Amino acid sequence: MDLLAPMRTFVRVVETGSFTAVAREASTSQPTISRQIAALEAHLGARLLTRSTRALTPTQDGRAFYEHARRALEAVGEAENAVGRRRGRPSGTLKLSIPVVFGRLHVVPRLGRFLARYPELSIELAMGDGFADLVEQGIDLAIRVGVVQDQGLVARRIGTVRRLAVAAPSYLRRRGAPDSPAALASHDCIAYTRLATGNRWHFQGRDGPIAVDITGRFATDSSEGVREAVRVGLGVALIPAFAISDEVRRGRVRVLLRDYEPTPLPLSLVYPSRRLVPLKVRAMADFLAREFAPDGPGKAPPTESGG
Amino acid sequence: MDLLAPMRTFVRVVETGSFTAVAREASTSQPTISRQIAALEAHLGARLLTRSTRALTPTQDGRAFYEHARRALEAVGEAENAVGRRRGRPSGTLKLSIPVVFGRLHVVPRLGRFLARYPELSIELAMGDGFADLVEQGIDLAIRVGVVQDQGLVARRIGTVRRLAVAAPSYLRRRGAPDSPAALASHDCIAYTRLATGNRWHFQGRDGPIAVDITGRFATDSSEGVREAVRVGLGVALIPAFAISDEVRRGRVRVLLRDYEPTPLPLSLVYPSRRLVPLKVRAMADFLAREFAPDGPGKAPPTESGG
DNA sequence: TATGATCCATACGGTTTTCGTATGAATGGA
DNA sequence: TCCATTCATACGAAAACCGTATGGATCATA
Repeated sequence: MDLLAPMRTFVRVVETGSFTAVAREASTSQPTISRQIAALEAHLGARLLTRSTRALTPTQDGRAFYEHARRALEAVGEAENAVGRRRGRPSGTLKLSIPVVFGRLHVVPRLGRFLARYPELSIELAMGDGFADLVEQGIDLAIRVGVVQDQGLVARRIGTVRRLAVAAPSYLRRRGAPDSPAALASHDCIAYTRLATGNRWHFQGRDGPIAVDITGRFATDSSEGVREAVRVGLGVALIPAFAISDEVRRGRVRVLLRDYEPTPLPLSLVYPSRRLVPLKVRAMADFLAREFAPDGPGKAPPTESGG
Repeated sequence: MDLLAPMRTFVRVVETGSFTAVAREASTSQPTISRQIAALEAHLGARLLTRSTRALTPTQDGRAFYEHARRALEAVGEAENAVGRRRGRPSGTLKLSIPVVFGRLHVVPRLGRFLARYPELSIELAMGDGFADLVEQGIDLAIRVGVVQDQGLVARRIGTVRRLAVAAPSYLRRRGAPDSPAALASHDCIAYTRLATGNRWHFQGRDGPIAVDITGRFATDSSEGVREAVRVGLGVALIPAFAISDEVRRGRVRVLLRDYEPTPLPLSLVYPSRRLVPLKVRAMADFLAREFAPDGPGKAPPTESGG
């Protein structure tokens, strides 16, 4: 029997919660949907949906099958897109995860162009800075700032993020400004806990690299949290230039240690490793790599060529 | 239209090179096969096969589609196996990669039991010691000795491999036996180039770990090569106990430095990371983990619990 | 509580599709 | 040169499919 049509139908039924709605969507009759689901259940030997007239709920089997079916349908779509008249025309839904601040400032504004170029592709956007659970959440592609250490993921470096050591005027009035990285040891430093480097800050001085073990009484796993903490004068922090330059321009925070450049962070594309990378992932990865290339199409590229 | 049947048919056609053969195999008529392929080509808008009456050759598109189709069919199969009457019954073909020596001695003898337990599953066995290209080769699951460092792969430790420092009597007559790891520096040491540790050998002595930088004039990426080199007296080597104990028992090689245990190597299962690990991979992984567990069903487990 | 609306399952008849047999064209080997 | 084999196509029968109509059940609302 044909499995694809019932599988497609089932996926939509789970997502809409209604046979009738799916029938309308597919320009067919409700009994057709009903029959497809029934045939699917008979074929699998399992009840997939709990019918209660007013509400359709997937059973435990139904939820499991839904996940597998989505995956299988995507694989079939990839096969169709691999050759012939649909070659190179990515379709389906791309689940993209981007850092909160960087994403808002630099990625989201560019997505319109991407969507226009690939009309058969949709984007489901997840914003977050964490490395964990990309696979678990079914993320197809992620942008991450910092060293990628996850096993099971492939990283492709697309640029470098400059950082600045910054503090608010109120903090500097109270505690003075450090005149060297070493002086940070006696300052309140705000740690961003997502970076592997943790409580050690690295700088490039004129005479080579400098590492400082910092201390402080405030740490957070949110990049926006770091910025807010700096703004209200909680301490000194290293913040990507793109995320803080506005505040600097307005005089709300000051740049410190101008002779010492904090070690730049890599900007990477991260995706689950597969033998056949889905077309849609490749399309988005290439798009982003080109957008953020040093001489790419972006007017004000936030990154600099890798170093 | 139904795509699955044509895709299945196409895969078999590529593999057998004949419409007629596939028709017999599927208990149907040759025109049915012919029509399915034609419909598939029409749907994709690409010619998949070059027909020359006596020989069917996949076109470039055909080869590409074949790869994608196999993947998609496997995903569909996984969906079917996830629920209902076929739940937990892995099917299809599992591509397994195992180390040459370890595999021959300890894995292959156990596969019969595995195949008996899962009658709908076939195994395609690749023997090799390298970490590279597991994804490229389409390996579903690999056993590896040593530290797994590949990005894009998930490693699951299932045991530990003891090693012995060994040399042939002929070599020992010529060069004497080292009385401590440090003495190895002035011996001909045979390096196994696949280990990340390279030219540094690690031992556990009574007073803690010892590391020795070794030198030598023979290195190889083949574990059998190391063993042969030892046998013919080329030098001293660290060899897994399971691979050399026979030779030791027959007196063909001698164990050195009995007071210093070479640091054991991890024995790991390695597979590409995915959200939904295929049932067949899970089945094999669990089987192997149980077989090689310290108190597992194997009569003479070659491994010891992790340390 | 009663009524109406909505939703899913099932029966039925007509249409479409599918499939196997028979046949033709082409190629490679004897 | 002839024969055997292979894939493509035509045709008629059989099967599958689909939409309409209908029934049973539940929830919202009066």
